[in-house]
Amino acid sequence: MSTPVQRRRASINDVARLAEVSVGTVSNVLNRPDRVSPTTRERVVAAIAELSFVPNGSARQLRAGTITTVGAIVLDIANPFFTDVARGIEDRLTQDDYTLMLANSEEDPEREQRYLRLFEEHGVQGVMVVPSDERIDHLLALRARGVNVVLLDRSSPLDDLSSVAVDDVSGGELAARHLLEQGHTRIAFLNGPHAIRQCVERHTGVVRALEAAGLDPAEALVEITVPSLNADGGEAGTRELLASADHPSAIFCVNDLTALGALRTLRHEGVRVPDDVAVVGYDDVTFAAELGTPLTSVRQPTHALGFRAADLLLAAAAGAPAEQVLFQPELVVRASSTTP
Amino acid sequence: MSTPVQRRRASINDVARLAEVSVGTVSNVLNRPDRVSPTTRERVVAAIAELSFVPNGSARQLRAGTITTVGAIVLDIANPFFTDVARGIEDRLTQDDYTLMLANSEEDPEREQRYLRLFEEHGVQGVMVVPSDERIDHLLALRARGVNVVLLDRSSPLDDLSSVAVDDVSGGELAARHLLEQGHTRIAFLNGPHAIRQCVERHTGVVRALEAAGLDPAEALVEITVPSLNADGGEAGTRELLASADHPSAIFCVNDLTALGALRTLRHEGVRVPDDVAVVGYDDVTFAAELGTPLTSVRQPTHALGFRAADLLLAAAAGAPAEQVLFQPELVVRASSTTP
DNA sequence: TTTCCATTATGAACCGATTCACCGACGAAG
DNA sequence: CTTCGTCGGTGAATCGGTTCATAATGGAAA
Repeated sequence: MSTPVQRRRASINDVARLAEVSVGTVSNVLNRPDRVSPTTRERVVAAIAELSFVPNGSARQLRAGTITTVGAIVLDIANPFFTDVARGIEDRLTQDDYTLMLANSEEDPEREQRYLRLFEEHGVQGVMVVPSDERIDHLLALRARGVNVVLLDRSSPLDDLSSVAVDDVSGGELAARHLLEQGHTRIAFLNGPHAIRQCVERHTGVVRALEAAGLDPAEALVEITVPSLNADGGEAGTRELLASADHPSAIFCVNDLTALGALRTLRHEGVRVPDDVAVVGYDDVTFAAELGTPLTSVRQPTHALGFRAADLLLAAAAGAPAEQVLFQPELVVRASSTTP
Repeated sequence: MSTPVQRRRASINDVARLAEVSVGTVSNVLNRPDRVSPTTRERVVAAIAELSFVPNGSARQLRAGTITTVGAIVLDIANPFFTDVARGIEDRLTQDDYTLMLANSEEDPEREQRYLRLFEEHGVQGVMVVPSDERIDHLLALRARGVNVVLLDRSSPLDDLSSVAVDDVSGGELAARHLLEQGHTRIAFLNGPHAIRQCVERHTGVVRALEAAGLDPAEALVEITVPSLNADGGEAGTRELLASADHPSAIFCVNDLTALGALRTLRHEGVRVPDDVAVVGYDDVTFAAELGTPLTSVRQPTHALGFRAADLLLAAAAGAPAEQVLFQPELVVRASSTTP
């Protein structure tokens, strides 16, 4: 029924022998078919089919050096924000017939390193990375070794290192200002660890909004660090918050998955949204508008983020200078935060 | 500020020269450190650091053959179902220090082929694939060439080909039977193209439930093929459905993203759920319970699916025989389908 | 008929690692 | 004093492609 497993993969030598030509000719059929006469070409093509020969990528790359694969490392592949970014990347790469290897660091610097090394060993053209902590030395070292690097969702501190990011300070500010305008005077912020730059910057934005309103952040801001940037983290954070009798009347969540967990927990605990507590999320994922209480959220141009990053990477490969792109987020107001 | 780009990546020869040893010794330091005297080892390690040498993976693999990377191809990386599966895969692979390359076929057989070829050229240990259409010949051929293959979310027709799947016939039946029990006598099925096996099988399940209830599927079932298996597809399908005056009072959606689009459209059109129309989804993604109208859905053991698939792949690499695993889905009833 | 050029094919060198047969030195045993 | 085993290290062969200098062939031009 099924074909037996071959003893050994067919090599270009086997093809050459079967087609009774030299290995050079087989290679030419593969890479420069026009330099081979039609009759020989046919013989070689037949032999290739006969042996179901697939060229060994390692050997090819070892000799030729070039490759059309790039890598991307994101913090959490289960987060719609990152998958949308990945789609943007793929859409750009497809135009140039590049392929993407996607990896997931789970916010773990060690995993990030491991994948970077894997990519480098496989000789990728370049990598797009959402750094999982503050440090980017290893990325600079990587680049020094000839691998193109583009920072993803994180602005570059260096002029000659490309980056594509969204203004997270502004995003945090938009969210907090909105809550203040709704009459809230104290805000809870379910944030991720400060090792992650985005979290720090959104925090900065929140503080800025509070100060602009004449409030003292030490008083008006309750920051809770969630154990993970997803629904379970949001649930844990919200429980911690509700444990305190004197909790704020507004919650700003570092992303929509966290907000999802918050909404779930509030509902279970009988806290009404937005009547008792207002909630604002971040990312404006697909389902944000369809929730029991439609979620106010900070929208980011996810697809464009990925698309542009891939763009910069391909440009860098072609010798173009580095560039720092910064997109602006926008607030989408829905029921979860508006006073009834 | 930043280190300049090196002319050329350092090779094992450069290291050997700098450390004044032979290349064989450097290789030993890398792979069998105990066979090298401490003093020489130190010299070599210093040289490696000095040149920031990273071994060329292509060369290594070309010579050594072995590799600890596997590939996975899913239909849509933006679908939470597949990202959960991917997490399951990663969790299993991490145990054995394998790494995952993830790719996205977008239900396009050509893209699937492209990634399979990429994986094969890079000499992966094996691949896990959610086939994007009915045919699996190319996967059998791939396996015949020595690449381990595990079918993902699709049961194998061959005894000696591993697969991990969920019983989709049963899932479709569960959903349809539930709707019939709620008193509906005609059901709309927003399904994907029949090229995708899961869609065919869920359809079979629906038909089976209808027949068991003594209904004629030709009468009681209105199947609409959505243009894409996501929220936009669900919206399009629902609009098509509403265009007919005499539409069924129940909609079964082939996945939760489609259901999300359906709920959105029904709301926009002023159709009440479940009062006017009942809706059932498939996958039970995280947000299903939190929607405006909590969504009844067929739950699948996503994480286990991926975990087990990776398990079988690693087992196959170790010489274990093929195995077909079939999980059973379960229906989670919520407000979107229960008569008020 | 000879010369010359274009076309097509050849085969060896090379990419950068791993692996293994072999060698030199040194200490222990006979 | 020889013999032998061990340890540490060497360097050439090898993996499977690409590339390029070179050769063979044949037809057109002189």
